[in-house]
Amino acid sequence: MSDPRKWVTMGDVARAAGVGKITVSRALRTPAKVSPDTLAKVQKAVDALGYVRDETAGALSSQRSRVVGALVSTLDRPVFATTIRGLEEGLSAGGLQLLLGSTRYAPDKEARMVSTLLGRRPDALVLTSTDHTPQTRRLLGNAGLPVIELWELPDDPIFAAVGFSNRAAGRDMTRHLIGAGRKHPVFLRVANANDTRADLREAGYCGALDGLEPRILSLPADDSQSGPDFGARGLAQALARWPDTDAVICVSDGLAVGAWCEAMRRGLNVPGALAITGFGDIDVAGDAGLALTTIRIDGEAIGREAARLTLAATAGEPLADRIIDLSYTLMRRATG
Amino acid sequence: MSDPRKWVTMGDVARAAGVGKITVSRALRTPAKVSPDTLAKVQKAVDALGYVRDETAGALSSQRSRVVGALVSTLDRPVFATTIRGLEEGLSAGGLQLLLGSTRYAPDKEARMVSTLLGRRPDALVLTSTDHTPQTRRLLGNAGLPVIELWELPDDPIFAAVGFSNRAAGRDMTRHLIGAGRKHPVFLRVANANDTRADLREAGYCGALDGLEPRILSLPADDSQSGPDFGARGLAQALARWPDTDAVICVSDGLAVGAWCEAMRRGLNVPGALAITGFGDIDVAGDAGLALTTIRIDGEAIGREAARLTLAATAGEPLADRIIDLSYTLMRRATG
DNA sequence: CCGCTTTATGGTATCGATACCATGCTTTTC
DNA sequence: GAAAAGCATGGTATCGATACCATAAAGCGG
Repeated sequence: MSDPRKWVTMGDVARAAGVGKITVSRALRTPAKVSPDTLAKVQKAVDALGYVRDETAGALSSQRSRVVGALVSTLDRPVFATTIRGLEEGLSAGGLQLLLGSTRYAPDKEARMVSTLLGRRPDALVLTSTDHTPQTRRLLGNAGLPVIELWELPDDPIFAAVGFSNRAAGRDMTRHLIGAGRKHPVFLRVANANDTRADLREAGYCGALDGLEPRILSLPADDSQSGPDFGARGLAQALARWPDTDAVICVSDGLAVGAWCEAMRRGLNVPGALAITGFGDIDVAGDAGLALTTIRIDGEAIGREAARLTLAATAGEPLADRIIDLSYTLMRRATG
Repeated sequence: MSDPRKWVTMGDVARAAGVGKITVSRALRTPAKVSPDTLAKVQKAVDALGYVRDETAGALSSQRSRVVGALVSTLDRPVFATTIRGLEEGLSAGGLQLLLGSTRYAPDKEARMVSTLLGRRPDALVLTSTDHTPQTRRLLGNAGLPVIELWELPDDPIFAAVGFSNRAAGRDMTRHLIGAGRKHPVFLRVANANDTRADLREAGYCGALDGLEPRILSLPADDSQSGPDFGARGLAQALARWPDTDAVICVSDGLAVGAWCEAMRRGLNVPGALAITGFGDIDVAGDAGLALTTIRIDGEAIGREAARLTLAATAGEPLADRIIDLSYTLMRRATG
């Protein structure tokens, strides 16, 4: 970089190929509109010079950046990572690129990041979050571009949304356990002020209790601890507080793994004496792993679907649905 | 987007503030060079109009995009996700943005993705991979920008590298087990043609055997299977082939989890009869979880360090070191 | 009070691609 | 056979910010 080598420009290619530079532009962008003859000449010149089109210049003049901004709450959780993977693959197949930012569950950071992303004039925005600050909403409104919200489904999406209902998932899991004869299910979570998804799962749990006593154990958030740490500690506290606990509904698989291990250490019979369930279906939850009963959420499918919507929207196609519910699957395995 | 609302431009802000647009540019980019008076006027106009600077235009004229392209092999593995997190946070603190692409371990896709990323004229490139196709090398060479390679440390980095030695890690883990009295350690991996990291760990294993019989079980890759699936199947095959196996060195924690679970199902005494180790130290491997003996790699630190190097390089500072070895830690826990 | 530097600001050209319009040429149609 | 339509190509203006140079005013030492 101390040697700011000049990039080869379209003009250079045009000269080498003996055509106008607009023809080069067309040859690369819309090859169908150029005769096979010229196309070959241009292609040869491109290869010879090692030309790579400057998309920033293209974005400026065409007012289409071919970039999609994505904002995730966190990259820690594997489910988000798989969503990003599905999104990235879907978009790159359609010639779009992914510009990534993360908010770490901080609403003020969200507004700042949205602003930063908008600075790149993206063709669309993907947000893995549903509740936004008024400032964020104002920014998004002014920008007037397609915004795809992921994971939780809002009643009134800004533009479109892909996901499932966390409340319904929490409710179904709770009903499943009660239906299996559990009398004292505990809901175990981490107290993260801005994790609406956890709030909704909790609400689903509460709504399904059907007269049973609500037992919610919410551990104070702490960045230095991992899911299993919280899960192990949470189970210990739950048993201390409610000795007759016979089921633990963990807000995530990470917690469930910790709870399961703690139960093993205590010699508890799972699922005989204690059922343990998670959310997410991370890979260690599978049958070859801990065989954890959990709610499976297909993060990759959410990402792919978001990519599909984005491509359609940027191509100007009308949307069939503004809300796409991909639902979830209750994976009944060995722990409950 | 059917309503392509006009973006507010710097000219609009300048008019509203009653100054020249160049002054607006300075007020936003280098506030120190503008009088407090004008700064306030500009700030007010920016807020009133909801102005967001067009970075694509800025990139074109300044020839600095403030974007860093990153290419990862896969986003599946949690360790990469934490690296990306560290990188993203470090870069955004320095005013740089992350443009993400993934290769899925396919070298031809790597070359294509590098080309796509270069089209955005990034200020630097971060590659979570060390071996590149000649085509990729040519592209990178022509571009002449800082390239940071992550994870494995090459002998001769293109520009700079941050990581650790996978070979040494494989060697140390093997030595640890042999030192603890294991006589028949098996190396368990997935046969992925382009996963050099696995190859190097395997090489480390071979180098440390010190006369013991090398026992390598390489399962055919299969996208539909998860780490634990391979681990469980692998352990079963290893025991069938070499009944006297007393240790399994898994190439990743995911495999180790599956092997551990399979061992439990078979009622094997771990670590008494069988030691099981992994690589990566994912969160379920911790003490509150499976308490897996593993090699801890601080992915987030690698990302942060890469961000630091990138910021220094784009600021034109000379590099103190071209190779930064962050090493790893052997986490001796309950399984070996 | 004069030249000198420093500070704050503005004007204009420029980055590299694409939009838009124009041009010749060939092909189709009644 | 003339008008209309289609095709391949090129010229020029333009997108929105910043680099570079110029200018005016203020500070300052002798």
